[in-house]
Amino acid sequence: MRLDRSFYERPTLDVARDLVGKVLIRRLQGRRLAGMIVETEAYVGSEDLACHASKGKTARTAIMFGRGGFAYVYMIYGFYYCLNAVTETEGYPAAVLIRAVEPLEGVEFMRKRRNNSNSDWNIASGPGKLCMAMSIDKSLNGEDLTGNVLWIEEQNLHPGPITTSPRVGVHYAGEYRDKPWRFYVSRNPHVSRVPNGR
DNA sequence: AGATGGATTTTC
DNA sequence: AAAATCCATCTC
Repeated sequence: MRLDRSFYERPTLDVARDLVGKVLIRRLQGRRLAGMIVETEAYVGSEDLACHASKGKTARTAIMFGRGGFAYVYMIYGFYYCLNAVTETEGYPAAVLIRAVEPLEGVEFMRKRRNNSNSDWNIASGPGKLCMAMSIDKSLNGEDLTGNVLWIEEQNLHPGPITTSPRVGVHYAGEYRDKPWRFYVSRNPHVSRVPNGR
């Protein structure tokens, strides 16, 4: 059952926690790629110095100021893309970064897109990896997550206990650096590996 | 197991 | 100039 707009137009921390255990679906050339979300991060409003919207409303961040339930996709480090689900209502800029999924459908297709990774845990265990595996790039920026290209479903899966931690790679964010706004499934191998000092 | 550096483009 | 990353390649 597909999540509707009312799911996304709620407080971002609630959405981030509730997205863990849901299933991200990508329709591509008549094929269905799917993975259970095992790791998310919340980026909450213009006060949050880790949130891109803290720099104000620009061409890049405009999508986050709109209604919830749309995709915010951006390129990072010149190589990779990151996928976010915009949250909250019109005028409040926030989003949830989808950091990792456990592949469920189209696994071999995704493995190929990931340079034939031989280990399943390495296919989508990071925000850049999952975009590579599921063929998500900037052409999906602004995509309606209640449509039939990219969406998230409730499948009543039981991922197990959820842990929180500080967000990854936001050392520059001052007092917001240590907010426990990362949510992930404990001991799930498809969660991203976090290097020391990041 | 942990640290370091390189690839490369978008952003303001 | 720095970035919501990933990977290869060192070192212990």
